[in-house]
Amino acid sequence: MAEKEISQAVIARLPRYFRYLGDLKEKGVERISSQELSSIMKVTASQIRQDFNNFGGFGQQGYGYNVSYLYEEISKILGIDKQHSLVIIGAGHLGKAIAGYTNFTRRGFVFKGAFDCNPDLYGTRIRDVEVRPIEEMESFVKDNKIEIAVLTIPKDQAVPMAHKLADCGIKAIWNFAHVDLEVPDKIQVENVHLSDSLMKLSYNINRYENNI
Amino acid sequence: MAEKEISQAVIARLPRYFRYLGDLKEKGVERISSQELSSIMKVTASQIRQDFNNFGGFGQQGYGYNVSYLYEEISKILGIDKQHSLVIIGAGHLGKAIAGYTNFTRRGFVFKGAFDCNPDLYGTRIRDVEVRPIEEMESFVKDNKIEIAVLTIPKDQAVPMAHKLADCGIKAIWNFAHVDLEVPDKIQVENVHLSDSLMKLSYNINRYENNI
DNA sequence: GCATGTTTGTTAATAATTACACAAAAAATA
DNA sequence: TATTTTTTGTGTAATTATTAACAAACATGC
Repeated sequence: MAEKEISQAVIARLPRYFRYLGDLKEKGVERISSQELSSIMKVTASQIRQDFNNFGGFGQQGYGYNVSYLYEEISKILGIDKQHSLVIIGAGHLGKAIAGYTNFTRRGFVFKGAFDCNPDLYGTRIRDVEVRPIEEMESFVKDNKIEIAVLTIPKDQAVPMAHKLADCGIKAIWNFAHVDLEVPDKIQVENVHLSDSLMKLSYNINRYENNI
Repeated sequence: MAEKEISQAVIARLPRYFRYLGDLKEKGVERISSQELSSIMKVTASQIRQDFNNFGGFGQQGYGYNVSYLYEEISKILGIDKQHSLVIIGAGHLGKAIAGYTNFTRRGFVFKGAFDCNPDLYGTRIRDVEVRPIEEMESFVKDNKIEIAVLTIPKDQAVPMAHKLADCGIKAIWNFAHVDLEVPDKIQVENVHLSDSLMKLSYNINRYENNI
């Protein structure tokens, strides 16, 4: 029954569709054609139809797509119709920024714990969650069956921490450290390498200036 | 003299090469073959050679690549051999996290100013930079010929702010707001949509669980 | 209820990306 | 110095991704 694998390029586009559909829904738009969505999102209508068709037909000929329905279906595909528990490892500014981002809560990501190795932070609170010593992480993750760990710690600490996380049954790591983690295949890793992103921007500044 | 355009897929890989080469350099490795680098980085040797060849030959048959030389060349390609001035718009946790990341300084990104609309923050300092009222942003950017603006503000404020930035001659926007900006082509935009990234992670958790 | 227009789902064509393969060049070795 | 080994640069093949095209399905209006 092996479903055909859907490329990560398609998956990477889904959150953007989801965002635009959410906006349309909020504006009270009931239906939309791939053509209209295409002109709003600046992608081809063909790509939109192909992308949605990877998951079965969500639209109807002569009508288009029902905004609410499509929105719900994409949320199911992305798995954000269910709740995901999450801990933040590294309670610095970046950790705090992420923990404090209330929109994640709205998408079902429930912030359950925060850990740091700096004793000054123990007992301080991020939203309504207490920062705990990093030593308590493993038992906490096991006891509370935490699914996602957000790694906002320096890169030299990130690699051993990823191994610890793997050992206590984490399902996924959202990695902000500037290093590639090596973990078993069953653990999903999503990297946010901010410096890579900034370097790409730098390249494009250069390119534009040299092409004038 | 139109140079052939290099695909963004290639550019997106350069920072990762740069990171690994930096590590090798630090370890005192002098030379490396595409084959060796391939096994460290888990990409094909062919792709490595193709990528580097987009910019001319950096290696030598029978020898491989000189680590230091290649490192320098990539830094030139990425434009991080020069300094780039940068302001942060939105002095919340995310803004502070980015401003405080000293590695950026090492790569030539010089943090020159921070702006916010919250009067409580005026005069407070992020590293050695004072947070100023957002009203002062336009003159500051013009007077100091700032190249890059980091947008760490809510999405409803991001769109008008991008227009203001465009008007005062910014070259690039590093956008952390969950919205797509519309600015003239001459302004380079690099998006970091954290919620998109988290949704992708959520999809992959789901996918793994349904495929067991 | 029929004709007309719209829009999807899907197949085909094109474009882009990645991997393969090997000659040519240099290094290492004998 | 001659020979063997290594390894790049690059042309070509294979794969993947994107765009175009169109028949089938439905909605709309008369």
